[in-house]
This record gives sequence, C-alpha cells and structure tokens, in this order.
Amino acid sequence: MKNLKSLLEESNLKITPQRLAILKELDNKGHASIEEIYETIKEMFPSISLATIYKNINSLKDEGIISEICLHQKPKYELQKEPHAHFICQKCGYVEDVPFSEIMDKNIEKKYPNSQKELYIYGICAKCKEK
Amino acid sequence: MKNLKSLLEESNLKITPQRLAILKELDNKGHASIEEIYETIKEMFPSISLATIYKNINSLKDEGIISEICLHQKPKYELQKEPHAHFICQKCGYVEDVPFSEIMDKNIEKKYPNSQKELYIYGICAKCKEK
DNA sequence: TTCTGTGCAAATCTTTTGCATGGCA
DNA sequence: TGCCATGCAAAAGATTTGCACAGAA
Repeated sequence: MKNLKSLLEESNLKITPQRLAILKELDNKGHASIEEIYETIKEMFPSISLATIYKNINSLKDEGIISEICLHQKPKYELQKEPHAHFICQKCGYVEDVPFSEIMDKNIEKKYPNSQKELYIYGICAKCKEK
Repeated sequence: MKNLKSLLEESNLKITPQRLAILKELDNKGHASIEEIYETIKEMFPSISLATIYKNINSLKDEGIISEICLHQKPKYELQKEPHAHFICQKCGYVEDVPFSEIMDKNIEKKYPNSQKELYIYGICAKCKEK
C-alpha cells in the first residue's frame, strides 16, 4: 500500500487520524463523494463531523494531495495521480481511470500547450453489458 | 438569428416570454449560469422568479433543447449543439467551443462506442496571453 | 506550550417544492 | 375552458463559518 502518511508529512498539513482515514478511503475506493467518505469513516470514528470532512477535503485539495472531479454534476474526489480520463458507467456508476495516452489526440498538446484537461466518457461498462 | 421559438414549438413545452428570454440569453452569451441568466432577464422581466429559471432550465434540459456543462464545479448551460469540447480561460473565464474532430483521437469511438464524451481544456486564452 | 485541527451549531448558499394565480393554446 | 407555467414563500440540501476545546509537534 502507498504510504499515505508521507503525503501529509511532505505538506503543510498535520497528520491526524481523520485525514489519514480520508486518504485511506480514497485509496481504497478510487473515487468517492463527501457523503460516501463521511458514511464510511463514521463507522470507525462515530464522532467525526461532516464539517471536518469538508474542511479537510478543501485543505487536501489546496495542497494538491487530492483532486476533484465532476461526475454528472456531482463532485467526487481521488488521490492526485498522473493526468487521466474517467470512464463512468451510466448504469452502475462504476468509475474507471483511463490513461490519456490511450485516447487523447497527440495534437492536442500542440494546440493547447500547458493546459489542464478533463475528459469524461459516459457509457455502459462490460459487466452491465453482459446482463 | 436562429429561430428559438421553433425549438419550443417542436417540444412538449409551451411558448412563454420567460422561456424565450432564457433561450435568447443562451444564444447571445453562448454559455451562462443560472445566476447570470437570472440577472440578465430580470432587467426585462423585473418580476421573474429564480424558481422559474430553475424550473425552465430543468424542463429545457429534459427536452434536450439545452445542455448542461460543469466548469470548475459550477454548472453552466448552452443551447444543444453538435458534440464538442470546451476551452476555458483560467484568467478571464472565457469559454470557447472546440469541435471534437479537431482534438479527439479517432480510436476513442472504437474503444468506447456509443458513449457520450465531455472534454474540458483549461488554459489561457489568446487575449490574456497578450497582456 | 503553541498553534492547528476537530466537532458542534449556526449561517449561508443553492436548488426544489407546494400552492394560488395567471396566461397560452 | 383546461392545463401548464409563473411567482412567491417555505422547505430541503449542500457547503462554509465561528468558536471553544482537544490534540499534534
């Protein structure tokens, strides 16, 4: 498992159990919403507050430790990784990372140098197609 | 100018001054948020309600007359057009449509057939670069 | 010990809903 | 005339803020 603690050590944020729990949740699930993070962490930290989740998500975002994506207008969060696209299943909601190299035209970097790209692909995943 | 009225005539929605005003605003600006639409239309219809904007935006979206995009987590709306990408200037907020044909890898359709794509490119526009 | 983080409650948006009235077809 | 649309106010949701206390360094 990735060393989540070191992500905080290298930042301006202190290491707290709540922050580690958020990072662990994102590492496990890959992508999660505020509400999903809250519900999961509440099982281990029954006293945790929604406000704490919000504050930490914002701090972690500001430090560049996590990043925010927008799936059908709903914000979700993931650990910061190489730039990549997202495939979203319209039936089950499954989200998959897709490397930009596999799908992005090579010319786009010439046309829009130093730009930050977000690509969402909405379709039906393999599992749902079987059914 | 495009015949905005006919968009409503061909739908299940009745023609009202408020709806025409919303479509006209989107046709003028290209892209606008609920708040922007509200502020502009209020100048002509001081009695218009925010709730009316919300309700109509939802109806127009359901009818496929307009579509919703997500710019830095803020929802904006545009008249329904050919699928295209969006370039967003990070300095001035300017939004430009970019045809998919210019930038999307041709293989993406093979890999994800019948999928709906959303591509956002965040950068600095020509005008802001000059400064 | 100092200063940041947490948790609670309240405040602030944002969006939706219910209902009486108004207006399009 | 019969519905659908509008506008208002209230409700519901989502996110932020203030403050006192707790906990990391």
